[in-house]
Amino acid sequence: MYTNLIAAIEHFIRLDDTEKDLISSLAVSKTYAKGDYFLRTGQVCRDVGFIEKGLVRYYGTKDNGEEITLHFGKENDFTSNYQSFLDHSASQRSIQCLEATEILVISYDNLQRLYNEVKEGQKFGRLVCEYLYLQAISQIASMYADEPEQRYLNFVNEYPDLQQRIPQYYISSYVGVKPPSLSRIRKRLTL
Amino acid sequence: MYTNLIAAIEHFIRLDDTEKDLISSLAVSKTYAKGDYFLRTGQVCRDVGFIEKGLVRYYGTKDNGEEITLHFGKENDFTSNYQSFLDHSASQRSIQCLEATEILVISYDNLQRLYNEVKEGQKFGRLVCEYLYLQAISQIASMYADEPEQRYLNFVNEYPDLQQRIPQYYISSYVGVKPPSLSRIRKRLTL
DNA sequence: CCTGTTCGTTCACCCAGGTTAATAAGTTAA
DNA sequence: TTAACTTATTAACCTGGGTGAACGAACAGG
Repeated sequence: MYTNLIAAIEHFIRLDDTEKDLISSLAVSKTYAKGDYFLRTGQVCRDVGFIEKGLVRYYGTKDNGEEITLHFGKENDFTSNYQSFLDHSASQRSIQCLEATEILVISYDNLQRLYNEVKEGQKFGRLVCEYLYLQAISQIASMYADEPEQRYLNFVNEYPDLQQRIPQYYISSYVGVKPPSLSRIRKRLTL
Repeated sequence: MYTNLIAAIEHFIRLDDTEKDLISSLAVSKTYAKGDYFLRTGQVCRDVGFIEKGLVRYYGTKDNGEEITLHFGKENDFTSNYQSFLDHSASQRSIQCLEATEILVISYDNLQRLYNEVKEGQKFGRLVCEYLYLQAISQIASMYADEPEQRYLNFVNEYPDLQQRIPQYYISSYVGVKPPSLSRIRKRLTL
């Protein structure tokens, strides 16, 4: 029984015991080493992952080869490329493990079973989408309104422990600046 | 019969004639003068609008009073503050008409009727949310990856006619720069 | 213990956008 | 027509991030 996964879903909808058993049967636990990929650019994203332990980064690559970290996923987060997952298109994003990571993998077909066989399954799908959308909207507002310094503070606030766990240049990419600039920002903040 | 609205919904789901009649009965046409507000900061967004004619801008206001245009809505676009609409929270965004505008207004309760009384109504709700989400994701990627110059070109490409219809400073705000900077960008591009 | 690698910081220089203000063109109102 | 207002452009100066390179600390492997 994957209790953390169940709890995460119950954050959106109610589940009875039968449904909890069903959901546990739909997920498969997989282990990834540091540096392994949950999803690579060009692949079709055929699963949604629930991170039991560890850390991933979700990133895209610019034409010039520069990698842009758009998101981090940590314990009890879901991770996937929703676009590729929905329409079976080739993913333009990669999801890489930054630590030894354990992920509960739910295939597209099994997620459809969850949607259809759990009473509030369809509602779960809608609520997750709404949640992702509102999160995206908030990220857009931050890109428009916040200076890099504020965006760094937002990051520290949103991911308090990640600062210790990942290289600085992933943070600078997420904040939207280059490493030397993040250094300057951090220096300004400590003075 | 609001045929443009029907056509827009049929972009997502199939409708039979009874459902088309129902939907037309759920919408109310309202007329707005240039400068009028469809939604003001602080209000709860209780409607979703379908723009039959005219143009709106969707914007937020920074702490320092600066307005940031996050989106434009034109003919055959839906407009709303989804967050405020969903959870009945006070809107942090405003939606203002930039021209004389006709909007088909659908109330929250009537949208629930559409969801529940149209066969694929729930699916429509989910598909619209997915559409909005993917659109938001693409805007985020552009903020990270594109220089202002490219973002201006994206704007021109996305809204070919709007350049003539709205003041430059709304465009510069949408692009994420100040008016003098957009002037410089435009000058660079014509040379 | 040494060596190579990785990673964060720092320096010097450059450049694009911000800021402020002046100007000019276009628009509206009287 | 004139006056007042709005809007886009331009200029001068400032600032913060980008770039390329050097340095040093931490760490891993031999």
